[in-house]
Amino acid sequence: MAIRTDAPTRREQILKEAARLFAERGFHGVGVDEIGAAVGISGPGLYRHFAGKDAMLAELLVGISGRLLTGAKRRLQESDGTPAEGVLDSLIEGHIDFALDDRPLITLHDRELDRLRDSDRKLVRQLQRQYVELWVQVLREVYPAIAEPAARSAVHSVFGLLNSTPHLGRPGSLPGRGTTAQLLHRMARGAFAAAAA
Amino acid sequence: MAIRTDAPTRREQILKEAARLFAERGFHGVGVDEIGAAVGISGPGLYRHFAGKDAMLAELLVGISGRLLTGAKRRLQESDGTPAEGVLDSLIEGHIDFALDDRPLITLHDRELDRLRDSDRKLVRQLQRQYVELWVQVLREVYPAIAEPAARSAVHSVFGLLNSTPHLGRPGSLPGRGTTAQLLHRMARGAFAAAAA
DNA sequence: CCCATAGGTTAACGACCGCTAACCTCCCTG
DNA sequence: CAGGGAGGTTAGCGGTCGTTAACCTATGGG
Repeated sequence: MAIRTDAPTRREQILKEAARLFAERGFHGVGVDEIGAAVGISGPGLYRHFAGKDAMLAELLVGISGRLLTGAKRRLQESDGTPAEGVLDSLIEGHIDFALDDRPLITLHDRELDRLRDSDRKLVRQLQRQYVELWVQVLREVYPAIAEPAARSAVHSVFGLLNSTPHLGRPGSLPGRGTTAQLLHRMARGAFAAAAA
Repeated sequence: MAIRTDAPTRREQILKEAARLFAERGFHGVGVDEIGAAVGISGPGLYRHFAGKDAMLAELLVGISGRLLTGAKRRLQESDGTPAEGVLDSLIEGHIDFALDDRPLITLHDRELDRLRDSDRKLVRQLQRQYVELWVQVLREVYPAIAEPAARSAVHSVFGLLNSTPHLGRPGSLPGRGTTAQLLHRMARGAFAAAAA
């Protein structure tokens, strides 16, 4: 995994602050002036970098869905041939990393989807659906007994479990990132096992 | 449990429609005219029943938190003396009923809290905290091995799991309410058991 | 029978918000 | 060294939104 070391571009700064503000107060609850102020420029200056407020949200949501999906696909390829249990663990691990490191994006991901233009919303939904189906496939390899509708429901529910990170108190009050990650991982596996019983 | 048979008051109609609209498009994304139209009157007519748009949201959120808490307290009393496992099952059952029957409220519950006046927000947060602590207490009776911070995290995560109902497809496409409820129940128990391991 | 009250209506005000226009200032390049 | 693009600025327009004001109508009790 290639780690970025160069400074973030202004565009990236804006996206990061916009994500935080949207998550905190909702898309309609944040004005462009506030987003600008968060990166040290004033409202209309944003339009040198984005076509509009909608475009920021669209880029955020498409970016999240895309990164989740490509990350999962990569994990699936890398663990080709290994037992399905390990693949499922890898998927869970990837999702937890994301949920712990990009909480604002996780929040936006299932909250502001309906604020998108039709075409963008369709794209995001398609990426999300592919991501879910990929999990469903792996889950049914580990637990062949579980029917497909139940598997899909179980996957959505486990996403709800893993995406609960924003409710687990501020990043400082947690018992430590590693401990929390392990707890979430165990719970996800336990929930899946129980779903198959 | 006393079942209402009389017709809903206009006030209740308004609250129900407002909840649905707020859940669909966000608090700031819905205008008072739309809420009025949803109950057959026009925008400003709402002010005969509520002090303002904020007051509707406040009543919704305080109502949800309060009903969840009192319901849990009642279940705790009714099952006094019975084994802790049964109490936990009863709590889970109550929360699932709520998540399946009042999806818009579940959505609002963790999404629009920050749009409240300070005093209302404090009240809601206090009710929520009591509800969580009640679960933590019961959970630690069932699994004495689990430490308190981990128990609290586990409870929040299971709420995330149970509150995933809005993502499980429209009420028609589900395999049936009872089946879904049982699946969620099993998964919650499985997640808790794994958290304690 | 009268009239107060509950529950509506439309018009309009003031604030805010997304966005554009017009302009300015570096800095890099031919 | 000219000049042009990149990236800012402020002013302001047009639309929307929450709320209030003023007015209307039915209805039920003294």
